[in-house]
Amino acid sequence: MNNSKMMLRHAQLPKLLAQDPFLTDEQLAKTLGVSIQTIRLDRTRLGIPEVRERVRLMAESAQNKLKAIDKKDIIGELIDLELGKVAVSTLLVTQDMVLEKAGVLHGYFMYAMADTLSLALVDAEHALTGVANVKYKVPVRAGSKLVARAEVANKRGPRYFIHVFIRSNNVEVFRAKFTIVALDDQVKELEKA
Amino acid sequence: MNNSKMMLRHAQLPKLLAQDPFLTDEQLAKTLGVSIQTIRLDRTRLGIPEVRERVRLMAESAQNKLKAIDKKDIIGELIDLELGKVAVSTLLVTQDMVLEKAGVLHGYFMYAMADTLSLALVDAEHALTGVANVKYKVPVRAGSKLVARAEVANKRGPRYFIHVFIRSNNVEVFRAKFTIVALDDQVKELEKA
DNA sequence: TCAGATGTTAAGAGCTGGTACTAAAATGGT
DNA sequence: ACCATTTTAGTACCAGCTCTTAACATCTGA
Repeated sequence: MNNSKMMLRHAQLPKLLAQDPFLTDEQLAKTLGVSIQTIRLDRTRLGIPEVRERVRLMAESAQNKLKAIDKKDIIGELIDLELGKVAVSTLLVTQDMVLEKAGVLHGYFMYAMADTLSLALVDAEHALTGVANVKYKVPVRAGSKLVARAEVANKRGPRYFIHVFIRSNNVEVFRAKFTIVALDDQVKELEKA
Repeated sequence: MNNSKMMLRHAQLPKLLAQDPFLTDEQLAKTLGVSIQTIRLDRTRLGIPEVRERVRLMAESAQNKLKAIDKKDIIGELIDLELGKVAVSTLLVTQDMVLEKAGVLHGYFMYAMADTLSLALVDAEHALTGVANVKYKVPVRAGSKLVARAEVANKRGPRYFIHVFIRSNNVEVFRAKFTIVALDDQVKELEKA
């Protein structure tokens, strides 16, 4: 018995928990047809934490992830920034960013990466995206490491014209032009307009 | 004592938990200088669930949120869809979608709404965004209800030219043109290209 | 001023979902 | 047939609760 049954369980357990991380040892024991103690042994052998720990970790990471996506900053990691001139960020494409059907990175992640990088580039308290021109050149798959480079091409008054290029393995996969409007103290005017 | 102290606590408790939802009754009791029992009473009075429940809810909603953002579907709610012709979706702008500084909806939410709606519109197994032209017309604040309408303007071979308009209170706040490429069975060809 | 309402704290039993440990059975390979 | 591994059972213990009962403390209105 040592091999087949146990190895099967050790393959199934992670799958079950991937489907539903909220399963208790008791529920797992029932569905796998073994005792609770066996499940506990399996968990320690596989380094899988208890339910409450799993849920806590999900809640924590989710909190961070959502913050990263929603709230303020850069999608990706800001590597270099010269305000008003050039900015560089990177992003590792994970499984949960790709379209289920095609296995290809969802376009708006690249858009968001480029958009937030452009906003970071603008040397102003507040800034908003005005216009964007986007071209997707090559589909990107999970595991790719993207490098985005944004440059201020021109500036007229509060308007910044920014070019962004995203590369994967030195191949250009995306390019965009943004017009970003800086709102220093004229915030209210422009927002009303 | 019934008013001032209790009301103060009842104001502070939710704030503390908003800052850190992982606090136990014991920790709350210490920081508020009352007994654990008082905290428990306060929680029931305010309808606040216990730590483990709070964490579980966070983990669940986060799972859903991330699914909604990451995975497949529409950003917003799909209201109407005539494949290859026209599609309509709505999105309620919540606090956690706005830029912290300006209180204005982050541009890429509208982009993502428009992009995913366009993809839904295309009558094909697989589809990818090729080109996008985007214009942000009016800043949007939390609480607004957005309505996006996407129309196929033209179609040449596998290429769909789609116009998207987003309105808030019947005011156009965003417009975009997308070129979506449908990948029926030529998926591999195009991805290699 | 004092009875009754409201708020606070304490104590005890019970629950869930575990950990950690020990020891007895079941099973498998050789 | 034997021995190592695996499985199961049982016990003691823990955190972080719920629910109930009860003793006080404090405030408020008549």
